[in-house]
Parts: sequence; C-alpha cells; structure tokens
Amino acid sequence: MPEQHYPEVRALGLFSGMTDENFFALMRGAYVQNFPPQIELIGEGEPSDFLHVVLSGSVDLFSQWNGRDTSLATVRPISTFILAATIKNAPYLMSARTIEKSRIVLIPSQDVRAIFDVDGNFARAIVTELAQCYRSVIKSQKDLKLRTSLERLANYLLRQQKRAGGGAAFDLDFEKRRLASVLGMTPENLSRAFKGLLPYGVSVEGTRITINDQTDLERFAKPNPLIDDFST
Amino acid sequence: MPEQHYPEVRALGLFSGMTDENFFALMRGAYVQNFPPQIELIGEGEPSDFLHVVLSGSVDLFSQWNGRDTSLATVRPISTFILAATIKNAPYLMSARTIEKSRIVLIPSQDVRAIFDVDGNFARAIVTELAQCYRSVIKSQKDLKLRTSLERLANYLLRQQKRAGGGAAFDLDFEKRRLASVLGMTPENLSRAFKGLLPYGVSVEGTRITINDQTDLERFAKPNPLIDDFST
DNA sequence: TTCACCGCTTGACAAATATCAAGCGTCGAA
DNA sequence: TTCGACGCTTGATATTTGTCAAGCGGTGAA
Repeated sequence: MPEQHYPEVRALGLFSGMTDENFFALMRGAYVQNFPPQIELIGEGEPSDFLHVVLSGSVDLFSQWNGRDTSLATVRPISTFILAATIKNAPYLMSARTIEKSRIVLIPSQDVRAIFDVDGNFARAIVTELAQCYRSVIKSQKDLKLRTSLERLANYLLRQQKRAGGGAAFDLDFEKRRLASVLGMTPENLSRAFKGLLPYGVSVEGTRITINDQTDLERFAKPNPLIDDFST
Repeated sequence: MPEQHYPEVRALGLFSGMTDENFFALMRGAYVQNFPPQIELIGEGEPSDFLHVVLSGSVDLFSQWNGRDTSLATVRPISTFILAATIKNAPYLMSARTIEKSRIVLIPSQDVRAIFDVDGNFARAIVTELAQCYRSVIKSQKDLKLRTSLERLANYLLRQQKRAGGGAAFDLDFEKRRLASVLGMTPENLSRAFKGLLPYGVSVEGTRITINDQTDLERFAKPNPLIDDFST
C-alpha cells in the first residue's frame, strides 16, 4: 500500500494505539483500490478475506432474502466495515456496494487476526469499536420496533439536521430510495411520509429539507438519546 | 462471592482465558444474588455499574419509548449481558427483568474495565463475545426487515425445534405474549399467525408445538444460516 | 368449591403499509 | 435539441398489522 495513505488509516481509533511494528506489518499486506459507483465489493455468505477501510466515497451495506433486499447501514470515510466477520473468521452477514466512486483499503483478514492475537492494545481498540457497532445496531433495532415509519423519518431528519450543522435547512445525504430502505419502508411510502410531516413544518424540495418549526417537529418525533444519539 | 460459583463463571468463554490472579480479582468484588420473577434488574439510561452473569433462571431484555415497549432478547444460563455498556462505560440501552426466579452474578463494571486494560487475553475474549453479540443483532435486524410476521414465526419455530432437539413436537420456551414482542408483533397477531401456519402442518396446543410436515414448513419459511443460525 | 384474575383467542373494525400502474421532471447521451 | 432512462410522486387498491371489545379456560386464593 502506498505510504501516503498511512496517516489517515493510522489516525483511526482502531489503529492509533498499536505499535509501529504491528501497524506496518498490517499495512505491508494491505492495498488500496479505487472503485467506480455501484460496484459490489463483497457478498453476504462469502468468507471474510479482507477488513475494509473506506478512505473516500461511501459504501452501502445491504442484505437480501427471498427476492427482497434492505439497506442496513452506510459507511462513510474514514471508517472500517465487517470487522466482526474478520475477527470471527466467519462469513459476511451483509453485502457491500459502493454508492459513489470510492477509495478503499483492503487489509487481509488473517493479518488482522494475527496481530489481534499478539497486540493487546489492538485487541482493546477492537473492543471499543465493536461495542460501538453493537450499540448502534441495538439503537437501530429499537427505532424499528418501537416507532412507526413516520416517527422514524421525523427522527432521522432531526439526526441528519444535527449532523449537517444544526441549521433549519440541510440536504439528505443519499438518494430517497436508499433512505426508504434504511428506514424500513418503500419509496412510495417515504414520499407519503414526507407529506405526513408537512403539518409539523417539514418542507422538501428535492434533496433539500427545511425544518420550519423545530419545536413542533421535536414534539412529534420525541427524539431520545438512547435511540438517536449514535455517539454514545 | 461464594467460591462455589467460581467454576461455572470461570467456564464461560469470556473468563476462561484470563490469569487466575485477574479472575480472582474480578470475583473479589462480585456478588451473587437471587431474584424473584418479574424484578426489574436494570433500567435503560442508567449508568452501567455491573456486568451481569445469569447462573440460573432467565432474563428478558426490553426497551420502552413513548408508551410502547418491546422485548429485544432473552438471556439464559450461563451467559452475560450488557457487556458493551460496561466496556464503554455508557448508559444501558435496554432494561432487564427476571422472567423466573433467577440467580445472578454482579461484577462491578469498573473492575471489568480495569482488568480489561491490563489483561490482553481477557480483552481478546471480550472481542469474541462482542463480535458474536453484534452478529446476532444483525441477524435479528435482517429477520425483522426482510420477513413478514408469518415468516418470522415460521423460522422461529424451526430454530426452536432445533434447539429442543429436532423432534416434531416441542415446547415454546416462553409465554406467547413475550414471543409476540420478540417477533415484533401483537399477541393477537401471533394467535392469528399460528392459524396461518396451519396449512403448513403446524399445530399448537398451549405451549406445545407440533410440526407435522417438516418439508412443507421449511419450503415456506426458507430458513437461511445467515439469518437463523445463531452459532456463527 | 367458588370466584376473580390473567393470559390467550376471536371477531369486527381501523390504521398502517405495500403493491401496481401511471405520470412527471431531470439529466445525460445520441 | 431530442429522446429515453430513471428516480420520484401520486392515486387506487390490496394486504398486513394493530386496536378494541368480548369471551373462554385454567390457576390460585379465599
């Protein structure tokens, strides 16, 4: 892997605490690749040969069953994905495809496991990362099971607003069909859900969202840090 | 904590690889408590003071929001729960209550974190445990988003059948109202879902289930190891 | 033994969500 | 510029799921 990328990877919580020696050992077998949009990087059920790090672009994690499919998460720079499968040396549970043009680091899984076995700091960093991932999925599970689709959309908008800086107007960060899938509904219903939020002061123009009455929307959405705060 | 319980705790994957010294240090601050049924052990949002180990009985993990509530998992002996919150020193995301009379070990979270910081083997064991938990939730997420309630019930029955030994007849391992909540539906709908599986050879008598036509049910349920096999 | 409670079931109905078909608007290639 | 593809929207309709109310049957306490 070209050394120019070392610093960005090294800066990740996952890699920052390990010894130089082990980090370079990991990087020795790694390589960087550029992918065009809509390329399937991995398929669920395949053996987990590589730990992936997204340097730029974005990646959709999705899954299929019996002709249906659903988006489970979106990975943005700079972070890793399929860490759990790599560590357990188990098949991927999700497929991954690039959303846009993306630069991705591929680190051989067996190298990750080998270093994991000898570097306690690396093991501890992995714990922190996995605990974070686990808690995120639990939150998402609660979102799905405790809320209607309208409530999920309202809370998603509030989260996205905060991520975008907190202003009244902001842009959706991916296309509506994918948003619908992430929120567990059909594109048609997402369209209707946006209309359903109109009485609470949400206006939509393409990917541009404006929240005209923050208090009103929050009163409806009832955001809760134990579901919506993905930082804890 | 009484020493008599040491062997059962020590036998857990989580604790089996650590040094005696560290294990005893953990146990020194731990204590065992017996709880009657329906006792709320922890509440979501509370700080994670203890890592819990279920020695006997069973515990329901659930969550509430806006007047609704849902069961997320059931913990059976011998295993731990709320490991992620303990490690991250973050608030619990789920509440826990005993289903039946249960004996539970409480290990102070700060002790767990302290030993985690110095014992690489313990850290590695935690990684394995967390990766397992993470993958289980992802499977459950896929179950929820990709299947109808009828399909979820059918696959649940097949999983439970396997757990019970694989015979055509077996018992549900908890009351139907909780099963309904775990599967993401109302008790009324669970009742109807059982009727909906009658054409596929499923008969119900109280908590006793009989699968009269294994092939037929499996053809309908389409079980998939990437969703239904909780051992990988 | 009797009775109140509780979990489960059932039916009727309402609400939420999905499906199907059509149309609209934008964007990029010919 | 024109055309076609594609994502989004809309309306009509079907399916799924939830809600409410009532009744059934087992269990445990008086």
